[in-house]
Amino acid sequence: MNGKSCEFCSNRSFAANFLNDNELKLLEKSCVDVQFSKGDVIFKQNALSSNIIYVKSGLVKIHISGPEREQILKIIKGPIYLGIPTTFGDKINHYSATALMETGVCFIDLNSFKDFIASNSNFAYEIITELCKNELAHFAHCVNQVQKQSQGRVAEALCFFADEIFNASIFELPLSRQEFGDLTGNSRESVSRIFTNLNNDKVITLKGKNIEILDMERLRSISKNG
DNA sequence: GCATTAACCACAG
DNA sequence: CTGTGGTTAATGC
Repeated sequence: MNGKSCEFCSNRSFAANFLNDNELKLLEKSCVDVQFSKGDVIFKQNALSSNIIYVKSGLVKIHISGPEREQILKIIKGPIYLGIPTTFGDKINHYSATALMETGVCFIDLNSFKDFIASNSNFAYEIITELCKNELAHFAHCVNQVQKQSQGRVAEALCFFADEIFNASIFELPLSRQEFGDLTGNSRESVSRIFTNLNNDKVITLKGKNIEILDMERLRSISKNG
């Protein structure tokens, strides 16, 4: 957990389980452990990228400043790899990552990571599998984003937080209205309005950033059809 | 035309 | 930072 114990790290990646003792020791040597607070930038778009990032715990938003406005690509929850495409794909980062809460991150030296891929096929296989799943999820998300109308996108995002992030129907949104708009491709005003509508329709209860989903069925149907 | 959707603006807590 | 109301442009009956 503190940079010296990849071997015993309980948040270790599934792929890292295939590393042998020797490789784990190498990983420890080429890995730096950093703690981030809410709002801290983990890495920035257009900056040089030279590390593989592994989120051990916490919540991170991945975002791009687009031609018109800010766009949140996705929200991810540790433990998970982050920034493999931006590190392997180009010299510079194509997106930024910002912590949404207290978040533990490992910075892994790119060359060591490449060595593992070259020498350990099980490790490589797991990494490729994860990247492929990622792309498939992106395809689905992309179609949804483009073809759904605004309340459908908002409902989808609420379901996402309930199902994937918090595993609960009551949670506190880790985003401002503006950020929620950036995530769902809406203006902040539209997000406000849709939230109050859902509140009035008794689909959710809304108190500031605290959300309780009252009617999951209804929310899913809005997400699917709206 | 008329209704709906959603962005933009302005202003108020 | 949020919520609300008015306005406007695009799209679809």
